[in-house]
Amino acid sequence: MPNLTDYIEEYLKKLLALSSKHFIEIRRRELAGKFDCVPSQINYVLERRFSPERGYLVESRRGGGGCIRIYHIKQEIAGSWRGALQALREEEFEPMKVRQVLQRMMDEKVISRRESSLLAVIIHDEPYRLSGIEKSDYRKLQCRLFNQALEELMKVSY
Amino acid sequence: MPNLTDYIEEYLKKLLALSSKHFIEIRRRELAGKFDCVPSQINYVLERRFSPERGYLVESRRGGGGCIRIYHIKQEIAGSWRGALQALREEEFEPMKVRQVLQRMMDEKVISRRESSLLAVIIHDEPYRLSGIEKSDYRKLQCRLFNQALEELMKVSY
DNA sequence: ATAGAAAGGTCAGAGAAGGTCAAACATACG
DNA sequence: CGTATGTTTGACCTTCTCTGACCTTTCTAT
Repeated sequence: MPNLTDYIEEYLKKLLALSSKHFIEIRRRELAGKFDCVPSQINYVLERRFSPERGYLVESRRGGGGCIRIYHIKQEIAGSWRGALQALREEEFEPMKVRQVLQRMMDEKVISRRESSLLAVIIHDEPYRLSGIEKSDYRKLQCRLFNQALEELMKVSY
Repeated sequence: MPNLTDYIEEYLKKLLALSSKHFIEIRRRELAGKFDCVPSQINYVLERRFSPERGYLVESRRGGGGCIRIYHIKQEIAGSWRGALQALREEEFEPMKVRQVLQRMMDEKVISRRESSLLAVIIHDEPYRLSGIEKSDYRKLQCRLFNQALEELMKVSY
């Protein structure tokens, strides 16, 4: 018994399949109108069904003439190092371990040396200490920034 | 879906590309007439799309016979780095401007799209807000992290 | 000199997108 | 049942664009 989210997902995927490019552009309002729902429903669909984990990338622009662009990116990177990253979520976020993972990702050519350097900056304590933040506080922040950065890398794999 | 601002931007860039010099001259009124809009719209376009952060320089003369001159500044790589760093130190560290610099660095192929995404993570406010840090405090931290990251990029050539 | 015309500049506010979040509702599963 | 997970809605927010009223500078004719 498909629900609204399913219908919208199906519709968008059909559009993507028909598109000659590897992306489509939609107007949130318009699409919401087409399916007779509130606009934020569209965001929900995008979040659930067009996530980076599923191989999609969504960009948008606000303001007059704004729109939402959905890319379909083929992702073969998949699992291997994803497992390693799982370990870095939350509780056990420790710069030492993270650096090891970075090294490994470089070895496996999943990220470049420059990218690794950028990621390393995020987990370097000094800037946070200089800003007078407590260690336990900035660890969480580092973890957030780091994971966000990884997400970006996974999205922009083309 | 392009809007008026996009069209005017495109038009001006085309003029620049066609020009034998590295600048073009326009009449604000005239251009506004061509695109059937109010003259101040032109100022808006110049501010948003032809900012120094994006590598453009705009000069103008008022009064009878006045006009607007738009330069496209192509710096060599080294210069563009220095410029970027300069603009982003301390006082004027504003995410909006930084994003424009990032766009420019991508345009000039000084950084890759992936690197740009990583740098963008650093200046995205959300993680900091979630960590309960005051805006004025995290701006400084963002500035430190960002500059550190740029330093790293300079070390490791592309 | 000086007044008026002919540029361009500034700024605030309206309007047009899309984003976020939490609460209500629905469904599936133990 | 009742709890967990997934969906739908609506109130409120942020960002980007566009307009118009009003200001400043420069040129030109007297």
